[in-house]
Amino acid sequence: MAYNVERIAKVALELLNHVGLDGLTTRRLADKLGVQGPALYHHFKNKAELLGVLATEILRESLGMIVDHGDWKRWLLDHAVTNRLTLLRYRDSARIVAASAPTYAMRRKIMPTVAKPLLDAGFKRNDAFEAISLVAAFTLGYVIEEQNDVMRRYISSVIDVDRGFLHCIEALIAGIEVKYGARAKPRRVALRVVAGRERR
Amino acid sequence: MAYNVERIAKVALELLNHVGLDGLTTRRLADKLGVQGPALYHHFKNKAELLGVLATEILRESLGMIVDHGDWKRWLLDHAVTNRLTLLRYRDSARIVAASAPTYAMRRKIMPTVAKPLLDAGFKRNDAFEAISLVAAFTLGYVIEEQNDVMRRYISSVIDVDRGFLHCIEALIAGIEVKYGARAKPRRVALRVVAGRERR
DNA sequence: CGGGGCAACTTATCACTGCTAAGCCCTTAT
DNA sequence: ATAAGGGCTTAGCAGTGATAAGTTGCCCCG
Repeated sequence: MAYNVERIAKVALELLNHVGLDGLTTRRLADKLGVQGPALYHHFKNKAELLGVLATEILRESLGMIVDHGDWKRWLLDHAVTNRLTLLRYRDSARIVAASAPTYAMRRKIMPTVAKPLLDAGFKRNDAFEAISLVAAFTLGYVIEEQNDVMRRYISSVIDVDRGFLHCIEALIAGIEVKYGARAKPRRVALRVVAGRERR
Repeated sequence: MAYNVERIAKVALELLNHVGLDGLTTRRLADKLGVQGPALYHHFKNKAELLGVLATEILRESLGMIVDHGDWKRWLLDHAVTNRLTLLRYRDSARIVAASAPTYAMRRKIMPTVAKPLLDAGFKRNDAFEAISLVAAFTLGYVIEEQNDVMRRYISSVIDVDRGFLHCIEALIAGIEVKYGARAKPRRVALRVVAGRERR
């Protein structure tokens, strides 16, 4: 019944939202798949590998959703916001992503694709890499704390949290502009002036 | 033999560095304390509480180490760097801190003390809070990835990782200056000029 | 057409985990 | 002297991830 890895991952993510990471046991997942526990081990080497798949699945979701409008600041903002919202869709997702070892390796791999808007804006390879890592690390850390204490959801309104996140990201992007943006020389430029004006 | 919570936490942290978070079982810890497993439950309600104590213990270590020279940028930098270094002293520390629920509550509690340098520099309460959260969340996220894939330690040299972190923090602080620093009006000022010049 | 082979699954079982229940011992206070 | 209680022990449970060995059903190839 558990046709393939994709389907298993999908069901696992559903289950995750019901029972949380600590409740996500192999047996329960097998149950929901209409299958006996050990059957899962024909698809995954161990549970860590399963969680790894969940992590990449979660991250993948947010990847295709961001459009490049030619404005790297806007793009970076969208990137962070989308990332956070996707993470928030799944319970304990940040902890899962955090515990999945290949995160860094994967990120390095897909970096050329994901960093394109920054490279197009004239960022040097390494600067673009650092900038994206910066945003990613912050988002992960932020969402981890956000998902951790459930209290927070009841204490302060959601909007406040959202605004707090936005403020931070804005500060972060401003910093990136100051630190790296100065060195950036736009490639396909019709208006080199704009870049100059933006630097203030 | 397990005199008090403090001592237990200390031994637990030692053990942690030997066996990692996944290897840190109650029995192994009891063993190292010269005690039978269930004895621990006279000191802790459950394992989560134990890990919570470890988390605050780790964080506490880095708290007293930063000196306020009257320069909020320097202070914020030190804060981040020290935080990271302390975390790196213990295996899987970031994951432990990440999983310890009361992080946010605690942080809110000690905020007035910890944010003093920023407040003295003229930051508004909420801005200071956001700025520190920003730095903290980023540091946590960064160290999590750093501690995760062990590969990284062998692939790239430590110095590169250190530099990467520094770059990010610098960008971050620059962003904070642009976004919040402008609104900051130093209290005990001998040289309002400096603040003005720095804003450029 | 028939049988090898393989993938997907089952059953049985393992070592180990966090944790509880009940009882023992030694120190201290009354 | 005795009651009380903190700190521990022994015994044991339910649940976990994981392995080994066997069963089933399907497809491919002779």
